Amino acid sequence: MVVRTLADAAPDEVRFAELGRRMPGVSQKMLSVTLRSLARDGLVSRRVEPTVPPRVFYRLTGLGLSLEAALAGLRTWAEEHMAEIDRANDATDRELAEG
Amino acid sequence: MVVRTLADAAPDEVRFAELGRRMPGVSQKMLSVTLRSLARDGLVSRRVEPTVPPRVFYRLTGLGLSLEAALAGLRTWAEEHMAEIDRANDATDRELAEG
DNA sequence: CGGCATCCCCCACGATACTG
DNA sequence: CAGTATCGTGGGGGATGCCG
Repeated sequence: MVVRTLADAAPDEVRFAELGRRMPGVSQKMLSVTLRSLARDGLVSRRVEPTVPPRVFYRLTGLGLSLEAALAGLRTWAEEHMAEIDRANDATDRELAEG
Repeated sequence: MVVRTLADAAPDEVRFAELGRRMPGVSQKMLSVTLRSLARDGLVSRRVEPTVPPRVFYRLTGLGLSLEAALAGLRTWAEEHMAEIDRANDATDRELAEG
């Protein structure tokens, strides 16, 4: 049985610490700063649950979802061509080593 | 009558200074550095005409053209939503001013 | 003309410590 | 837990000068 209370997160909401876990190498400070600027730009929304300790949930807004969609195309391009770019880089390395 | 010699640029080739003119605010140094990294990644090709003074032509490779296409979607998103983002920013400004 | 080399400044970011 | 505050630094990038 699934129980949902007022304290539960919506399926598309993510808490601060969970975001940090999902992005290894991103410092707490940069996560905080970046989330603030994203919220300021209306790309993410922030919901604070007034408990002790507080829980904060982030989610993409409609605008944020539309950017995610636009970014998907670029991500696909990167995945398809990363190897080719690496080869070009390696070729340059070899030329510099020889010449 | 149109005359084409060996010294002419192909239609899709652009010279260094012309690129600079097309990108106001981009310093000569950053243009040079960026072109080098793009060439290294195989996104642009570089053709030097051995005259005095030399003329250097840049053009997008096939890979570069494919990235340009992938970027077009993102550019469209930006043009469509820039105003909305500015409004979100202004709204935040007003909230901070009020209190 | 089309750079590269040098100097220099600034700030983006990490590390650490503290707090409601 | 979810941040802010503070300090220190690496390197991104501008300005200038030189060169083939």
